[in-house]
Amino acid sequence: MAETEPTGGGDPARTIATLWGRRPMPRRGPKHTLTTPQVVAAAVELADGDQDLATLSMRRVAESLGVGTMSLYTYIASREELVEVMLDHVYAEAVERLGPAGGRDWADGLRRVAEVSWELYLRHPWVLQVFTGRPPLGPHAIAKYERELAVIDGIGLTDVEMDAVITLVHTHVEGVARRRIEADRVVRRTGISDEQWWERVQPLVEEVFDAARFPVAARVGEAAGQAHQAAHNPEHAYAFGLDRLLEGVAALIGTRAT
Amino acid sequence: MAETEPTGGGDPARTIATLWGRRPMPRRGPKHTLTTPQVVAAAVELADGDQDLATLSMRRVAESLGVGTMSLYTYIASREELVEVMLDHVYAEAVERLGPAGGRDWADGLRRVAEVSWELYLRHPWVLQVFTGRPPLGPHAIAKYERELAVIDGIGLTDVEMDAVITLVHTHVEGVARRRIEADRVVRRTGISDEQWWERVQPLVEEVFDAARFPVAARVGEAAGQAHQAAHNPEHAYAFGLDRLLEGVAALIGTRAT
DNA sequence: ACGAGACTTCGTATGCCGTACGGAGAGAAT
DNA sequence: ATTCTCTCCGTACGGCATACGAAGTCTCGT
Repeated sequence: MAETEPTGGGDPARTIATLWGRRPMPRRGPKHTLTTPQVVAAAVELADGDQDLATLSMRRVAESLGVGTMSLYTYIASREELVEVMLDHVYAEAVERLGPAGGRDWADGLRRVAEVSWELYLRHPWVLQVFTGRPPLGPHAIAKYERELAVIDGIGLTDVEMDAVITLVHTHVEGVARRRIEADRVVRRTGISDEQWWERVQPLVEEVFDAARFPVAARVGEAAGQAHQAAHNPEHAYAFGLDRLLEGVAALIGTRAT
Repeated sequence: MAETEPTGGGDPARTIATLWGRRPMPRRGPKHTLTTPQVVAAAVELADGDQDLATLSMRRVAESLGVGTMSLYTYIASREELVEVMLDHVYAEAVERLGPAGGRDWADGLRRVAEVSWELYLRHPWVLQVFTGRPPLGPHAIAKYERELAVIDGIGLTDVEMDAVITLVHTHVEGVARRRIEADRVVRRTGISDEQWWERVQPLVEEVFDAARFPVAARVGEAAGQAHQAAHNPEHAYAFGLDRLLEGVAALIGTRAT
């Protein structure tokens, strides 16, 4: 299993200042050997390498930068704040990939929004291990939101509906990506492939599973397993869900147009 | 922040045996002072109380049962296996609430499926902190799947589509519930309400946020904030998303009917 | 020119965590 | 009665975030 980590705990003022690079440089004292962005970049690199946030420790970040562990606390308030700033750091990639608004119809635009997030999660799986209790108000998070909204601006939705549609797309992509990533992670962690796992588990399940008690599950599980070559196929879930969802949005826009 | 925990690491055979209560009772040695279900129930109670998996430690579970920490390992292989069995334990509630199949049309049925999961997550928020790398093959997980599928059986969808629709509903509910729960958690953890947080953060954001650079985000964020009395309204996201999603499924069924 | 004081760096220590190991003693099988 | 298997659990190890405070460095006011 993997567990999630909370954010939003530290002093909000300090975190926002850090996010926007507005922490005042002290006028006295020894020279800094590092900068906050350097610390954040080092942490992101480690997390990307491990594809995991649980193994990202302050000690390891400090080690990778060649400084003492406690020196990090000069640049960030806590591990929690570090993670929050790491998040905004990688959102910059999404902003760039979304590009400036215009040129597409809303459905293609939403597909692009979904795709950009999907790819971000695959590149930085640890992002999905972060629970942001409060909206992360970093510069790139806001820029990302702006470009996403621009895609569905002026097509007849109310402002509140626009926000809801973007949230809906994100909820879907996040959920599916989470399953995709966790499936990868378990294979890497255990060294057991899906096939090997199923080979080992199938006889035990057969001993215990009563197909008469679960007729529909038996039939559908079998069919889905055959079709996907696995218990779950995230790419299929991604595409299928996005299609349904866009049809639902189209229906909503239809009622507005009339 | 909160981080997620992995499952699926231990010996799958042992875990499945534990899930189905099929671990052979030893023929020799002293009497057991506990049973596996007792350990699991105690752990669930602690996790429910904390609303958090991170603070659930083997030491605390043992303490609450009045035994030594290491004694727990007689009943479960590891903390990881414990969490997996805890999951199946609470799925029993969902099975009961879903009830036997029949009586509803598919859309009401899917709404009920969503509602049951939603309520489960609110009652046991720690469930959303678990990443199940492999499908959890416990008895109640399977029974739950069976009753969910029954809701959309025989309405013209293929078996693979049925699986995809159930997955889609779950992805949505899970994602929205996760945000709802994390919002609760951050308030409890920090003792700062949404209003207090916004009061403290707003002046800082205004100093740094350039409405000219983010015109759509400024407009929509304002409107959504007004409408929801918060940065995010999970109940609204839940209902809005589910409506879109069911319309998308209806469209799919429509193409099948013709 | 120099001392005050602000600042960075980081060693040490505290209190958590999961769990490996092995000893003591219970109980069943022989 | 002996042997062997099993439970219970004390102890110990290596990990974690971070509080605290000492030591050294640099700026600024005088």
